[in-house]
Amino acid sequence: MHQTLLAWYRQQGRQLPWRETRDPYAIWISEIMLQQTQVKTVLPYYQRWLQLFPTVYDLAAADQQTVLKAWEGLGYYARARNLHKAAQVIVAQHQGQFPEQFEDVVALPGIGRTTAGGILSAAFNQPVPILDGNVKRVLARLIALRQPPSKALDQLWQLSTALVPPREARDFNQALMDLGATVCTRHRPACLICPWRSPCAAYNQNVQLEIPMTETRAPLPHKQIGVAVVWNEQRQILIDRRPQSGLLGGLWEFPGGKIEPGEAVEDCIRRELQEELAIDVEVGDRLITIDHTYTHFKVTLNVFHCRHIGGKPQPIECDEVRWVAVSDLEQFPFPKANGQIIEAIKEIAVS
DNA sequence: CACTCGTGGGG
DNA sequence: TCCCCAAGAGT
Repeated sequence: MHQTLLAWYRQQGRQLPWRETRDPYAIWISEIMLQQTQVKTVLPYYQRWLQLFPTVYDLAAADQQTVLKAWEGLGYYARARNLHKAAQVIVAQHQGQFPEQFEDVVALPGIGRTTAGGILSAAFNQPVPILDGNVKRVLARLIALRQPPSKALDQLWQLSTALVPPREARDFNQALMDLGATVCTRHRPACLICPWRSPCAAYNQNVQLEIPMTETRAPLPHKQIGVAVVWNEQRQILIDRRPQSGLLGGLWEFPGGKIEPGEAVEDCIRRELQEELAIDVEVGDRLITIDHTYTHFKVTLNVFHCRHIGGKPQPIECDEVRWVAVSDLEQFPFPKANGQIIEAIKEIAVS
């Protein structure tokens, strides 16, 4: 089993920048970026990150806003916050050396069982198993698993553990992920060129398209949001920094909130800015309307120009509030949906 | 342990 | 247009 896969990997495996190094720091960064994120998306972020933060010391010493700015657009921002925290732990508790004991690695924020296995096998060739989305699919098909992988995690972990070869774990784990990413794909798996076609139970029973089984999810709720681009007399705009925990934690945004049933957008904006920032505004023209989908809900951002009438902005439901010039907006990390607002503001500003 | 947490791409 | 999914972890 191993040798078949390893032989395939040596010929067909992907060449990826984090496979050119054995620096556990660089491999760690790649593993975190690759959580729930495709290789193509990660590549430019990975290169820029290592330019900005070449070592764990650079990362530990950076301020969080710089870290979040480097992560801007990648999503799941807790990954960046945890990466930053973990770097500080490695400097303070491990003398700047990435730990090599599994228990020490999984103890770092943002690193679970799969990521720990990925790092330790890739960086140190330790025979530890992994179980990411690719491996779940490959192994589920290998044994023709008749239930969703989430219901059989123990069994899949045992199988992954049993398969890792003692002396070639690095290549084997990478090969397993490549197989899932390029051959044993969700749609149109290329079974005819698969090195594991012969032992694959799903292929032999011709059920590879039905495995892994998926559980259905409820339809996403849709929220209407009122958003304010508040201008003051100096042609500055008001932005606020979201709390550390929760959605988009630590990122900046344009203030606003959920429109209550039957409420007009203008009323929502005036109410939210009073509740969250204790300021009075006059709501003007609509700037832009943005539809955006998050993992668990959809939003429509109804963005309106506003004029600041009175009250010094207070950080009541956020961590910080600032007035900033249009030209300075790009220095702050914003969520993707807010990026469209910034573009719209710039178009107004030049005209 | 079910839920939360982004974004881009494919069918 | 809409659903599903992609190198998961934290709570």
